[in-house]
Amino acid sequence: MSTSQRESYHHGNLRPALLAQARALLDEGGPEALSLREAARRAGVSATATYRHFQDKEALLAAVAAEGFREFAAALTTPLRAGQPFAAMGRAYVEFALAHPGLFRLIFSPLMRERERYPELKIASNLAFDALRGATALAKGGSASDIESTAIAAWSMVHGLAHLLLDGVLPMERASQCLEAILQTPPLPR
Amino acid sequence: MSTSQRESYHHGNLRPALLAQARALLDEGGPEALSLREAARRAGVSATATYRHFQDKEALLAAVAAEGFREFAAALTTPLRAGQPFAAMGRAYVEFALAHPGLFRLIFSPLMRERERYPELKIASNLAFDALRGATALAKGGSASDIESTAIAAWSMVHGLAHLLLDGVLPMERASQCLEAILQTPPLPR
DNA sequence: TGTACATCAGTGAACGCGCGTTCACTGATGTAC
DNA sequence: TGTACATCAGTGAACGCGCGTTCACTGATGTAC
Repeated sequence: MSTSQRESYHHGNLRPALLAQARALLDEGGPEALSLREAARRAGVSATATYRHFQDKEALLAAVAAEGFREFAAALTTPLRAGQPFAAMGRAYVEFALAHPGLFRLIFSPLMRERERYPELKIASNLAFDALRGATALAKGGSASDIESTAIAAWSMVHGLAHLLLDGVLPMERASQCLEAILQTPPLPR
Repeated sequence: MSTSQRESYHHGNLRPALLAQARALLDEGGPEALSLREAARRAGVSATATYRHFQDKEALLAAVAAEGFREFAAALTTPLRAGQPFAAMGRAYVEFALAHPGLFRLIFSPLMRERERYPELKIASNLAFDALRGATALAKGGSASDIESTAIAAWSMVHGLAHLLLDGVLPMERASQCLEAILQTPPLPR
């Protein structure tokens, strides 16, 4: 696209515009479909303009992921702040994943391994993880290591269900049924 | 590579050789690193020779995934056949994922959505899923729907932990600690 | 046992594609005087 | 208030890359007589 569709040579808001288009791509085709060039194209800007705002593609991904984690954290804490029980957080977790498959996949992609190099991403992800831990502590009490164990178990469970549904292993039609099942069932017979 | 490194013009064993090389690529760089051309190159054959044995790239992936599911099913049932308790299956699940990250990622990739088009894949995946369900029924008893709920909960939990570890969200050093934690903790405080 | 020939399993050149990134550049903005 | 100029945010052409796939082909195999 040329400058003609814009009032001025300068975009004025390119960084947020690129993030928004990147998210749109993510929604449409998942992380694989997210390319620098296509995001720029959709923002009405040359591919190289991108480099004014992000060091490279990975930096753009990291920024999108950070945004995603912030929204994820917000979605997780909303039900608790409304006084709902602990299980509501698990429900929110899975529902967020199903509502934003591309974003969910991105935030839990190998990009996470690079989080030390992206402070914004690290902070945002900790926001979400701390919410999980904190809510578990509140709901369970007990020793710190008990809390940690429980948090990991609950986290693993909702995270696994989200993936099984997103990957089409468990059929989407049974999503809410499966969700309620895991929220009420002690997983391991003993 | 030319024919020179082979005794004869015909490879003789190309299909299995391609599968093996595809798996090697999977081990080295995950599903993203798996390309038709590179697998052929490593098998010492032109890229096009591949099409004698697989309709297209997806068919090759499906064949690798089917192989993966068969091994996965075997890994899951081994401890049970040795008389070990139910939790041993969960341990085997996570350990398989950590031992074969690329393969695990492939078998639980969006490819699964296409399983109806690949009978071999469908059969192999059912082998693994039936093992999970069957073991739960044995360990738990109760009504069919209770069993189903428990199976899904346990499955989700080990599956989620595997992903959290593979994606670097939970640190690998704590893998066994986390694993034992989920195998012993009822995840949802109630 | 030898030979003709259909069939099968390879080859190698070529196509078009979209990607991330670099480069030298130009148009717009805003600040100092 | 007007102007010079540094700075900033864009452009567009180009690079090299590896990919999946198609095409017309050739060398090897095995079977019928």
